[in-house]
Amino acid sequence: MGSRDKILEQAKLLFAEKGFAGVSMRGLAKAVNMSVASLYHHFPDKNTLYLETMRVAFADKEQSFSEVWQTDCTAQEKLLLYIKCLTEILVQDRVFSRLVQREILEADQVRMQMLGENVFKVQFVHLKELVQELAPERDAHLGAVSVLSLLKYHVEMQPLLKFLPGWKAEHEQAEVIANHVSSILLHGLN
Amino acid sequence: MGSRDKILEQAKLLFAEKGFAGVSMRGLAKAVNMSVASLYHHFPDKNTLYLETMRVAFADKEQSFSEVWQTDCTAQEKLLLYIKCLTEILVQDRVFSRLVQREILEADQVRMQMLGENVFKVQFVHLKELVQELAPERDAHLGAVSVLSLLKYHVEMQPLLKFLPGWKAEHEQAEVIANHVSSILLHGLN
DNA sequence: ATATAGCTATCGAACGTTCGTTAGGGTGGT
DNA sequence: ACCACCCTAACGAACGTTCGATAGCTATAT
Repeated sequence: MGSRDKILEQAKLLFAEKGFAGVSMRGLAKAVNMSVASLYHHFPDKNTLYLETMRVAFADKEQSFSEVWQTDCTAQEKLLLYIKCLTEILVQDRVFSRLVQREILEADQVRMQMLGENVFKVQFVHLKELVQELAPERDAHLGAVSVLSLLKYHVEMQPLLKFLPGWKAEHEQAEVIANHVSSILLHGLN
Repeated sequence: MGSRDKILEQAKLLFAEKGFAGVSMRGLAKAVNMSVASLYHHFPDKNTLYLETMRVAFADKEQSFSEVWQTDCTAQEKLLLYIKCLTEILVQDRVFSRLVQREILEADQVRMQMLGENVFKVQFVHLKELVQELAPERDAHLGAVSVLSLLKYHVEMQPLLKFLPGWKAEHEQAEVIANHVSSILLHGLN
């Protein structure tokens, strides 16, 4: 793996952990065993490095879902498949999960638009079509957001949930979460 | 309003917007029209100021929900009431909403424990009892998280949702969100 | 009544450190 | 000879924090 890739890999880790302002070029340099000046050989400045880190991180995931949407099955089966797929990605790759979380919190208008168009748009449109088919009388937009909400939050809240009464280790397993969310979405709480 | 309160008020705004590392004591001093040294007269250091800011911000909200739990009505009515109440708070007070979002992302173990025990615990236990009553066969813990997920995420995702196809202004209204989430939780998508 | 002492709130200036960034010089392969 | 790559050393700016001084406000002593 080339130096550039090594830098991007560590940058992804650090930015996910501490955010843009919390990461210093010196800290990153130490993490990849290079001098600061070498970082600037590969990237013109910190901001560009950050954007490139995000671009690569999101591009990595871009195609994980295409097979889900291409599967030939009923809308309901497809929804359950998507839930399972996204849950697994979020639970397994916590660095990516935190990057998304951070970007939604901190991104400016331009980056948010990039995030929307390049990362979420395709999935979101597919999800809306699914909701439309499953529940024609419902607002598809709100429905699609609800699906994402349930998945993303069950994972993101985990650091906090540990300190709430009744927490069990199984609540962090992808399959448990996926099954629960699927059930809620199909039948509601009752 | 005393200087101390003015500092805490601005600190809340800035920390919500930029996070701990993104806020400088000089920037805060300028925002409250004081010298940096004056900040240090009221708070021993930046970290203490941050913790105190959080403590006050959360204490402000602590009792907004007590009346919901004390209302005398069926479990289902109480759930709908709670959904309406929390949605309104999240939509109306975006600064607070961002503070929670940030804290869940960035807090260390100690702060997370504080957040869990002093802020979420009471609500969470009530919510679990509600789920227990409404859906005895369901895992109450997962059920309670799902309620929080839907509410919090519909609000937090708004900056991103603007850039996704099919967005409408009404999707940001507290009542629309509350009704949608209530419906999903009671009946599922179908 | 007035002088003295102490306390609180504020300030400008400076401390040492870390920040992002750059200049300039050294390698090794082509 | 050139170019991609890496280094040490340094720049000015911004950072968190501290120092010593100055006002204003009691409260007590004379």
